[in-house]
Order: sequence, then structure tokens, then C-alpha cells
Amino acid sequence: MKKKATIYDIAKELNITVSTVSRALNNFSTISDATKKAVFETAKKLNYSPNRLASSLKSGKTHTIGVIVPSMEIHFFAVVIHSIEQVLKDNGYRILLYQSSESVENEINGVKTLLEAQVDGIIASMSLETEDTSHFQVLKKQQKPLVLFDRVDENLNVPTVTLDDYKAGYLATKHLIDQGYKNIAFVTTVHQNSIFGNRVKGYKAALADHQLEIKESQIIYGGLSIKDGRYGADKLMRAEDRPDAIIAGDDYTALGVIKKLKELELTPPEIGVIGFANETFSGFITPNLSTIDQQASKMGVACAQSFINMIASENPYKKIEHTVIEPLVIVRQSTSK
Amino acid sequence: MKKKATIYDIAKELNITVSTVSRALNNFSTISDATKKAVFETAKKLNYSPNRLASSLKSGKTHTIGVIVPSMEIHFFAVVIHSIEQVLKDNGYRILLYQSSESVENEINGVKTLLEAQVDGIIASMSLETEDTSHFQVLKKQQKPLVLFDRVDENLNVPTVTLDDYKAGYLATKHLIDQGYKNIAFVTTVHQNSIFGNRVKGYKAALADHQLEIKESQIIYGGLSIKDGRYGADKLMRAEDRPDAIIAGDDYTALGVIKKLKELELTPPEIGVIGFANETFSGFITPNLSTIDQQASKMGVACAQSFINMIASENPYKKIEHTVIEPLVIVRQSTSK
DNA sequence: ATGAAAGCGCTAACAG
DNA sequence: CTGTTAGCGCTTTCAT
Repeated sequence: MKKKATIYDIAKELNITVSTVSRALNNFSTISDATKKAVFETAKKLNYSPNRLASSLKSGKTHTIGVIVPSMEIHFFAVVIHSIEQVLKDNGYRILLYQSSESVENEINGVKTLLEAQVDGIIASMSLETEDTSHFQVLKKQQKPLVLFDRVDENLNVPTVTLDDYKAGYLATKHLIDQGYKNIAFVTTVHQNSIFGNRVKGYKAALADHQLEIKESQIIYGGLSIKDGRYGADKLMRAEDRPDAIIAGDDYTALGVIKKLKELELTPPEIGVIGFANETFSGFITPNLSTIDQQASKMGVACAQSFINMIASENPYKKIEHTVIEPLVIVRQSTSK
Repeated sequence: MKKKATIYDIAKELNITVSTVSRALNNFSTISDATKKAVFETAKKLNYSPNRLASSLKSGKTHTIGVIVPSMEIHFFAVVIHSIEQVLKDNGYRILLYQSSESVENEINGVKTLLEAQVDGIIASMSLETEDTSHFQVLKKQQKPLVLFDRVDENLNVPTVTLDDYKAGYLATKHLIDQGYKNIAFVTTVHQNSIFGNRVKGYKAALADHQLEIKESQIIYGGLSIKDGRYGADKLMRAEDRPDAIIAGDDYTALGVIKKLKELELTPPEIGVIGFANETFSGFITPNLSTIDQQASKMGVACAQSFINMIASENPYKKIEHTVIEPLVIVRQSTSK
């Protein structure tokens, strides 16, 4: 196995210099067509493959972008990355992947690793553990694009792509009201995250807008899981003031709610149930679960777009875009009275 | 914003040479502890971050590995990549991601792009379109590790990681037999792919081993989808010789089968139903779907392991490992008489 | 234990 | 239209 061919080999073969070869390969207009043709032919003949490492070292641009997400096991993140890769590939970028596993330590390490690999920028969604976001500051200092999505830090002052969670809460509630439900409860998480807080705000606003009373007793703060859903539904249905509809913090929780309601022979849509996330199972359970779609694909595309805009401008942090994606209400059986 | 610090800056600061700095940073035993300490301190002071590009260019090793999959939207692939990244990260490797979108053309381009990025090797699962696999040969020629998983090409003669599909078919069938089902049908795809063919072979073998008749009429060849499942179940239940259990080619098809059976008031497990893949929804539908798990995590780990073994050996293609993962029967309501 | 210097493969400023 | 040459940041052989 002989060594890989370089532009020197092409140059030698044609009795020209490497600069000519380099220019020919990069299709400079100053190179004669004849030379270009010869170069490309010889390149093919020698089985030449460019070493992007070398050009990157020289130019300082790797055309590689780092993506940090908590975990690819979470379908939402996989889909976001799917679209990021699709869009950025077409723009000549490669994706270097890093999972934080919901740990700040890993996240810090991810930024470090990616930066050492000289990525041209980073698109990230923060780990749940992350509070101090100073490790992301480095990118701003280096004037390298950083785009945050879904789990973002407002204070970081970088471009973000998020779902309009307020609106998501509002729309879920409004949908239930439109279906005729009047006493709407909310099973959510205690987790201190603006995502969940904003949904509750939207919920309250929708109630207020429709002259329905906001009762703190109808908001159950716990965790988000099937078990938490069962627990929340049980608690709500045992109370004096039974709700006629329940909004669950995510689809798993909604599933738990439905299971409990079925046991109580209050199968939705008798009691309305709506979740958040539009998990793959949501359309297949019985009854089908109405839910708010997170628009993962759109988010990915928006991230890629934001990134491209930043790269294109000489000062990436000149004007900071905050893209807010509209949530989508998916109406299914569980809320269709 | 001043330029990034290099080993030259550290050297200058300490009045030593770059070679010493380089050796100190790489913890060579020939460097005195005092020097090392000084170097590390100055590195920190100057906010030094190594440029891996430069060392890669020199050493020829990027510690980056390319992963090509059809789509991250397919949860199975996302989970495999999840574990590949987890394992390889601990071994100092980064993951460069490429999606083929089930197109050979993209796949070819992926290999090219990744090779130009000088990856140390590639882990891939082929697109459904791929028949000619010569684009993968390059890696062998360059003696760079290539590991294929799930959708592999036997003729390529490279390490592979696959599920034992024969056994998967066998176990699904045997499970049904053990549950007392005696007339077992199979709804599968016409697609020419050894995966599906082997499952049918396993099915037939299990029937034979238990003195049950193999009837070609009980095997429905169509597509794999909810619709195909409905169609298959309908066809089977209308026939003279009605099965008492149905194996579906994947969980979506199984879902269709279940829906049709419910309509016919033959709700499983009255008629047994088992699928393949263990999709996230399978545990949540009613009745819960028994299925064969594809062991995505194990596959990812096995891929990473195979890759590491290849990298470690001077001749990666000396002995070619074929890892076969045992399928796992997930028993749920749909087969529990 | 440390230094000097060549070179990985490519680009680009300068020269002609 | 093409050649010369320095250099991107790091590693490593050969000296000392």
C-alpha cells in the first residue's frame, strides 16, 4: 500500500508547482482551463483525496460544527440533530456530536473537546443540571457562533431557538375550553425551568381570558412520569373539586393520567387529557392522546439557519436572534368530546 | 481579542523551547517535574488550548471516527449512536455524524467526506438502497477500520455487528408455541433483505422443531406498516384456516394487526400477536404488545468494541469479528393467554 | 533533561 | 497565468 497522494504528487507528475495545483483544485479563475483539466485528471489518476486537516490548519476554518445534547436516546434531540445535519451538510458543514448525559461536567468537557477540535461553532441544548453557564462564554469570547435551543439560558445573551412554551400552555388550555371543558387541572413538575413555568403561565392566562377561575389547588407539582401522572390524577379525582380535564406536563405523565382515569372508569374524553411532546406512542395508545407537538424538525432547521447567519456576518454577536417556534396542537381522541 | 496562545507562547514565557513544552504537556518522563509544573501553570495562565488539528496533521491520527446511518429519526439508530458515542468518548474518540437518508449517493458522499476529514475509521449501517458496496472498500485499502452494523453486507468481509435474526424469528415463534398457540401465521415484507428472510427461516425452524406444519399460505408478504398489518390480519382471519396467533414483521405492523383483531372482536391475547423492534409505543398500547427487542444499546457497545479492537491491532483486518447479538423476547399482554 | 530543526499537506502573499 | 516561499501549530528525530 503506497502512501496517499498529495498535491505535491500531482504537481510533480505534471511538472508544475503545488500552488498551481492548489488553485486548480479550488477552481481559481486565474488558472487556465487546460491546466485545470490536467490537474483534475491526474488527481483522479493518482486517487487523490484532499486532506482537509491541512487546509483547516491553514485557514482556521474546519467547516465542522459541534452539537451538544443531553442524550440521543431522547427522540426529540435525535430529530433536532437530524435536521441540523441535513441543513448544514448542504452548506458544507460536518457535525461533531457530543452527549452531556445531563451532566454539567460532561457539558464543560464537551465544549472543551469541541473547541480543541477547532469547530467553527457550537449548537447546544443544556443539561438539566446546568446552572452556571460560564463554560459557554468562551465561544463568545472567541467570536465563534453559539446557538442554544430548547433548554437555553436567557442570561447568556446568545441566539436561541425555543418553543413558545407560554403559548403551548395557552393553546392546550384553550383547546380544552373550546371542547367544552370548564374545570381544567394541570399536573406538572416542580423543576425550576422556564419551560414548565411558562406553560403554567399560559394555562393561567387562557383560563383568565375565558373567565374561568384559576385555582392553585388544581395545579399538582411533582415529577414527570407515568407514575407521577397516575398519582396526580388520583389526587385530583379524590378531591372535592374534581376537574373535568387534565393537562399533563408531558406525554408520559399524560399516559399515567389516562391509565388512572381508565381504572376510575372515567376514560377520556369523558375527562379530557392533553400532554406535551407528541411522543411516538401518543398516537397509538387507547384512547389516542391529544398533545402539543414540539416541532423538533423546525427547531433543527432554525438552529442551522441561525448558525449560518452568524457565520456569514463578520461579527456573529452583532444582532442576536431569538427564534420562537409556534407549538402545534395535535387533536386526538383524548380531548374529543 | 488577542490571538489564541500556542506552545510557542508558553515556551517564550518560560524561556524554554517548544519541544520541551510539547513534551511537558504530553507528560513525557524525560521532562523534569519542575518544568512540567511550570509549563502547566503557564498554559493555564495563558489560557492555552491545544490545537488538535495540528497534532493530527503531524501524527496522522485524528481520534475522530465517522458514523454513517440512514437517519437519526429512526430511534434505533439514535440509540446505537448514543452508545457508540458513550463508549468511544471514554476512549478519547469523537464522533463525526453523517446521515445517508437511505440513498447510496449520499452514502458514497459520506464516506468521501469523512475520509477527507481524516477520520480514523468508520462505523456504518447501510442505506436500504445500497447494493454495490465498493465505496466502502476504500477503507480496507487504506487499512482503516470499518465496522458495519444491522444492515450489513456479508460479501464486504469486514467486521459486523448484527442481531441474530434467525434466532429472533425462532424465539418469537417458540414463545407463541409455549403459550399454547398452534396455528401461527407471519405477516412480513417482500423486501429482499436477509434480516427478514432469516426471521422467516427461524419461524419455520421453530414450527418444525415442535411438529407443527409449515404452511406457506400462512405467510403474508406485503409491506411493513400499520396499514399492512390491518390488511394482513384481515386476509388471514377471512381464510378457511384461521391462525390463532400472528407474528408481525415489525411493531407498526403488529399494531395494525391488533387494531384489526380488536375490530373483529378477537382482541389479543385471544389471538396472539408479537412484533419486532420494541418500539417505544409497544409497551403502552392496549393490549401491550409482546415483541422482540433489537438491543440497540448492546449493538452500539459492540460496534465501539469492535472498532477499538481493530484500532489496537497493527493489521485491523487480520481477524474479522462478526458479533451476533442475541434477540430478547419481551413478553407482554398480547401473547399472554 | 532540553534544544534545534525538519516536516505533516495545504494556502496565499508576493513576485514575475 | 504560474512559481517561490513562508507558515498554520504541533511532534519527533537527532544532537547535546
